[in-house]
Amino acid sequence: MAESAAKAKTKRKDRILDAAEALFAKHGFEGVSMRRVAEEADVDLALSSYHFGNKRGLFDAVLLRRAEVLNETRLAALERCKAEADEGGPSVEAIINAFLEPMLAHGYQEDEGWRHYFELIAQVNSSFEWGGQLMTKYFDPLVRKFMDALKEALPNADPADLYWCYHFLSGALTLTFAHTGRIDQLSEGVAKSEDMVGAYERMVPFVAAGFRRLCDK
Amino acid sequence: MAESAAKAKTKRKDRILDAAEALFAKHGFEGVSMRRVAEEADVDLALSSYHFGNKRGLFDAVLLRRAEVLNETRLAALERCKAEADEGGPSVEAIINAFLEPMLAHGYQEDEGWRHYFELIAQVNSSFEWGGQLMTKYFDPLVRKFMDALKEALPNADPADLYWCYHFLSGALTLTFAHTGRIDQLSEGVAKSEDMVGAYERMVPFVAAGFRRLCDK
DNA sequence: GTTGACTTTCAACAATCGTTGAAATTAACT
DNA sequence: AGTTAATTTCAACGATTGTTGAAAGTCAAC
Repeated sequence: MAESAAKAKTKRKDRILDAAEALFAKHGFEGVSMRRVAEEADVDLALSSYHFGNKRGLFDAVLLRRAEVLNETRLAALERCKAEADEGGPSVEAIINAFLEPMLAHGYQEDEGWRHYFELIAQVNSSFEWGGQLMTKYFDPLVRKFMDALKEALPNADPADLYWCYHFLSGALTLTFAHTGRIDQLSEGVAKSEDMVGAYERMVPFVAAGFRRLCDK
Repeated sequence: MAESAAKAKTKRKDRILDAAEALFAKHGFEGVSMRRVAEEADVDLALSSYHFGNKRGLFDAVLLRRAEVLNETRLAALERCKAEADEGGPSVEAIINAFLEPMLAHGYQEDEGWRHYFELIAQVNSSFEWGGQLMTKYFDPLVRKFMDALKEALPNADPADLYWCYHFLSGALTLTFAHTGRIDQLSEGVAKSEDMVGAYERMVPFVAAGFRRLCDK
């Protein structure tokens, strides 16, 4: 009763997105069938096709839903760090922080939806067939604004160095949020992949130091 | 004629591995059918199952084949950098270099097999269902030796910091070799994903600076 | 040249896949 | 209450999936 009431509370369309998000995150696009999504969402098989056209449309809708939210939050964080900066502009550390901190802000610890989403993004980012196109489409317009801020913070940087540094950041970031559990096994429990706050607090100085080494001339 | 002669030169079992490697790299495990592999390898459908048991066995064989080679080359590079070091032991930069340089050494520019392999590894590394298990199985025994060397180079480091730093390195590394083309689009051609030498030359100081910032106390 | 082990082919299995047209139900609005 | 539009269900389509048993072929050793 409690479960079916909870399921009935949210609309079917959102239930489909939630179920697809979780399943795509775990098994990838091709590893999930429309029937499995429908089953998990407690919905008829044909309904996903009705709402999203086809499987690919469903996949895109899953990606887009939280991309819009994350982009807005990141933009606000960037504006805020600019406003709080001295006349010299925000530091590299502050800019990196504005990029990373919003990923933890969305109730990450409680909301498993966001966790699934970041796991999915990690897969998409390093996927040959989607990494270039989809990440560019959904995230790079905003990333460019962060790159502009970094160019001001590191005015003597070679642009190619800056882009490579962002690429390294992107790889470190998405793998960390992929939650594969590898670091738990490698470190034998010394470092825990669930400790996203610890990862975040280390990633900011790690990445900023890399930017400075290559781009602070 | 020339093509079929070239195909006939290599044994069928290797042709299957090559074809599977290329296809898995592009479309992932679930995105490739046994029929597509057989077609690409110019081989009967049932032959892959005969040699490797089933689809999963084929996947594992693809991963294992070059993992053994890469692990040996990396181990040799680590030993060499230890031998060439002062009495204080090798620097962080030298150790990172010994980890990265072998990925370029295997005729990377010419041999598309290695390119496909690294694209596949990138996907596996950030995949939820395989990242933890398979990467640990195939690579972490050797990674531990690199971690030991890093502990000597950074004797005052907190172990948890060290493991997180390696995790960031792993993410940056695999995304770079994933070859998704995203950096080309983001940078509008200023940075090129084909330029693996340029990426390597930047990644060593970037990562080493991060290690030093967090672990050099 | 006959044996025996290994390799390759062929044909087919049951299961699952994404998609869709038509019917049934619900919602919205006058 | 009556009409229209949006949503949901049902049933089924043809195509593709991984796997396998049995037959055919290949090769080396004696």
